[in-house]
Amino acid sequence: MRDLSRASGMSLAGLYYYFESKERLLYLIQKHTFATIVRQLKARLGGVTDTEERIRIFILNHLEYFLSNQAAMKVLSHEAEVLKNGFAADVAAIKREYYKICVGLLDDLKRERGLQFSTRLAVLSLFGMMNWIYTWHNPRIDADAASIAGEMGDFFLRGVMANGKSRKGANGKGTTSVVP
Amino acid sequence: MRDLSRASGMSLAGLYYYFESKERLLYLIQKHTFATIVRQLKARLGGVTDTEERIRIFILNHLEYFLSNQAAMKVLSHEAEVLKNGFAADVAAIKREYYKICVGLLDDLKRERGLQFSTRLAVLSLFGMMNWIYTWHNPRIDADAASIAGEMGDFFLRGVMANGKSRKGANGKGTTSVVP
DNA sequence: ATAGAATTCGAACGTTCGTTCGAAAGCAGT
DNA sequence: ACTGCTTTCGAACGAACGTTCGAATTCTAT
Repeated sequence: MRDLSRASGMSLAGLYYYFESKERLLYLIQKHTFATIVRQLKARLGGVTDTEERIRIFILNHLEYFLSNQAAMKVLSHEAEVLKNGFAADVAAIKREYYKICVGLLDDLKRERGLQFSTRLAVLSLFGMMNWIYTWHNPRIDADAASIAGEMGDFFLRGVMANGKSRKGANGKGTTSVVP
Repeated sequence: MRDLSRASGMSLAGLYYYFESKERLLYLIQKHTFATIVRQLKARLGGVTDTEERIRIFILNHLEYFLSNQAAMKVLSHEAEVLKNGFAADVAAIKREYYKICVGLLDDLKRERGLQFSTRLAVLSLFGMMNWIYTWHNPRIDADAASIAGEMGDFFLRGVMANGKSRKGANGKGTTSVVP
């Protein structure tokens, strides 16, 4: 809170005139952030019908937001689970909606192309790939969001489309999706 | 430190008899953790020559360690960058060795099969997939490390082996690997 | 049994943190 | 100019944190 006070130019006590507690402020930031991502995603998906293209849009939207607000996302990733029960549920609902959109996209892909893989694992692997970027992306040596999204889209879509050979004894539990 | 005192049964002051500071304790834990992962990995890779199999071993080794020490890895992921310059360099060297092993495996794959992709992005995507698991893995509904490693290996290896169609304008900068 | 070293601990230190409070300052409408 | 509401702030409070210190306890070797 003292950092925010310094950065905003408002006194420490002044912050508490607008935000009743540090936790509620974090809640508002998280809610605004995830709601914005979901809103932008829906806008970009509107009208696009090709599933593969929709998945690429999902990745691009996610990476663009994460790289535009890299410092903020670093904080949000670290403070992801510190909200007390009252605040947490609300944010969790938005996160879940976002997660469900991704599940829907992958289920579409599976249905359309008769694929077989665990949607849950695929979604969480994709989120892992994308979210981890805040730990390594360096604007000086790494490409921009669009390029990275393209390459990650290649990796992920090729990885999920089963045309190569498989392993011995694949597919354990959880082909249908459960809680994130 | 008070949590550690309570959990270990030793008094708060007693801890400082063995560890001169909280930061040095964290440093020792990080060093031990990453050194153990690297040691186990090298032992498992010994004798295995098939590159694809070696990559699968890398993934399995990583996931097994992360899931066996899930709580610890959650802490380590969060405290990854808090070490002051003196301590940080030492741990960074081990991390870098680990990272380099993975880069080596993927470069082998690229050479053997004439593939073209950014090693850096592939490695960091793989680390993202694997590391993110500490945020979602639930022993009650998710499979064990071996199963997940198998599926992730499928995803990743298929994704990295270019046999499907590509996009318009792929491959930006960074085909050779730089700092993680 | 005893000396000396190694180990353990209660109590406190200084600092940082989230938060509160009363007073001051700014602003509106009359 | 005066009233009443909104906004801002310095100063402080209590709690939590990392750390220290001197005394007490335990261990080991003679």
